[in-house]
Amino acid sequence: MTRKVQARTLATRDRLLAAGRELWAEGGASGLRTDEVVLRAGTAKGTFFAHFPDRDHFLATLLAEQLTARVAALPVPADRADLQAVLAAIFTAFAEEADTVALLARFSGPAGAGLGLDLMICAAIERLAQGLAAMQPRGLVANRAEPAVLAEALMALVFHAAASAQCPLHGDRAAVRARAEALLQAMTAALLGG
Amino acid sequence: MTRKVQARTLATRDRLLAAGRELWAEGGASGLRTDEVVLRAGTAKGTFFAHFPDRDHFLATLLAEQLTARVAALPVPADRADLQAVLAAIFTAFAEEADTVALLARFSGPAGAGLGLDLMICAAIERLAQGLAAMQPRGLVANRAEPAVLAEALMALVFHAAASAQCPLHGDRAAVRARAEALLQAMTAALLGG
DNA sequence: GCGATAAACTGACCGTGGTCAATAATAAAA
DNA sequence: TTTTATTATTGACCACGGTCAGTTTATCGC
Repeated sequence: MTRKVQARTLATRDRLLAAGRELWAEGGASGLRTDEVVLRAGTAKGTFFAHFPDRDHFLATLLAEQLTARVAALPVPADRADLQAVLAAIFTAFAEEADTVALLARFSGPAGAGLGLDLMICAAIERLAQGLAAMQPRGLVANRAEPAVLAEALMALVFHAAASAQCPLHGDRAAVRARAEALLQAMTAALLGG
Repeated sequence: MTRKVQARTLATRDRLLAAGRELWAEGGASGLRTDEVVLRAGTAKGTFFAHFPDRDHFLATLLAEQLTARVAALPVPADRADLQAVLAAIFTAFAEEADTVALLARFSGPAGAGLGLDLMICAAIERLAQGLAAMQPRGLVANRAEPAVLAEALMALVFHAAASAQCPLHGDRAAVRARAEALLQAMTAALLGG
């Protein structure tokens, strides 16, 4: 017999996530300690792991929140310039932290079911596919493949570019990032023509 | 004044890597403990971290060995069937373990300079590009973009498919893998025609 | 050969992610 | 309300990656 979930359960979870949001903002994902999270949330450490299987699932949940909001704010691209801007925005979001790329690689697929990252990816693909479907009859896209497939391929290219933009500390971050963006643009052109 | 590197240094490094290879074969990357590595190698723990900045760099070095060998064994694809086979082989190698995907995401770019993963990726791209360059004039590839760019995009698609093939334990691995392979094939067709 | 100096190695120690048997709080049954 | 069953929480504890001051071993100039 399953009982209804207690109100305090959700409250505890929210306190943990709120503390996580604060700490992420203060020191990034890599600087987020579970000890600090439970301290701020006012719970015991065991409670944290009763709510989240491990630290990475917790981080992935927070990341899903952020990225979902950012993706929701993106327009459906109406032309190639729009499209490039949208892809650049997603690239920027993905490449922001090294942890972001790692978390996406691990949890954007079936392994992250229920965390929200997969839904966020789907939402982004959906948005791109809508734009592509409208652009194809106008001849703005050379490739006549299924919009959904093209959109998924575009996301793969963005992700690859974001991964290749990760650089060691003290490296020339700006240069590496610029190269990654150029790479993304070249691959996009190869896929869609133009 | 820099002195020449001592022979024992290389010997120690080799012993560590040999122990790592054994343990990887026995229990996979996720089951590899640094304590066990140094025990088998007959060194102190500090020695391990004098040779490798952290556990992940050690794993990436081992992974680079494996993947480089597997990539070197691949043929230059002569037609579309060949190409699909080569991509499937790379996909299989990438998707073998969840750690593989994570390590590639982190160390295949500038962050992994000197570990060999980046060179392995370059070698794979080079091989694909050679095949594509020969296939384009024969009309076997619809897309006329630069072979090098196409090859890099293909690697991005393979990586994306491998990442999306990661599934939670006790999930239906075969089904998830099959879906990922179908996805890869669809994206490849979208990029190259056919 | 013999110091002097740099490189390699050591292992006790620490920080932090993660566990689990015990306890408290809540919802359902009596 | 009181009792019972289930869920939520606790915090001492452990495992393991990573550090560093100190020691040993090699290479160099003489």
